[in-house]
Amino acid sequence: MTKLTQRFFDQKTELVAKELLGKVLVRKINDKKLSGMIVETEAYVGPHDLASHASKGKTNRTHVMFSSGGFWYVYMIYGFYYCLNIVTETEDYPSAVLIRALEPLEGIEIMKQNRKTDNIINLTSGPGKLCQAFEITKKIDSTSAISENSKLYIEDREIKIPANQIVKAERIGVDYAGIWKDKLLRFYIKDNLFVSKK
DNA sequence: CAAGAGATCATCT
DNA sequence: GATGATCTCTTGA
Repeated sequence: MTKLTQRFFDQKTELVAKELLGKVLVRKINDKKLSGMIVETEAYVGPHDLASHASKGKTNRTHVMFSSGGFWYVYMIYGFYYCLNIVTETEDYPSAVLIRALEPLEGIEIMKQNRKTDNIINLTSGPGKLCQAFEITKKIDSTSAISENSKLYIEDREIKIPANQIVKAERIGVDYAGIWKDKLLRFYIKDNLFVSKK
């Protein structure tokens, strides 16, 4: 039950994306606690990755991707939803892992209220959904996942996902990215019910 | 079921 | 002024 540190996030983005499967995202809101096991991620691997927002260079929105590992990058998409990323690798090298889906563990009743549904499968099975369930907004953007008092962080609960249970696939919704749309930079746990797209 | 439209706004040209 | 690392609902077979 240890919190992941900067050393973990400073590793190569593709490796972090893979290793995050089975780790547990924890959210604290006052006395409430929410958590879920990460079951699906995507790697956005550098400035040359045309699917990455950082391929456009450093802007107000993306500057946090240029920091060292362990910061949150949260942005609004399509005017309705937020997406949650954790920044990886060294300073000045823009890269991050998009957290796409979780398997709910603790605080399920609160997630049901936040998502306005009783269907467990529909609580956190997508990047926009999990942000709504976990009350993640732009306020989280650029904050640290590894500081002492972080209200959003990732725990290692020693859940080991065997290599043959990890599926590699193309990333979702990046048709504009040329040859980069076909790279196998999405990772998910085989047969897990909470993965957003099979 | 699958496919398509619509919602709505921060960000960059 | 266009566009998107999404989701939900409606339509139609």
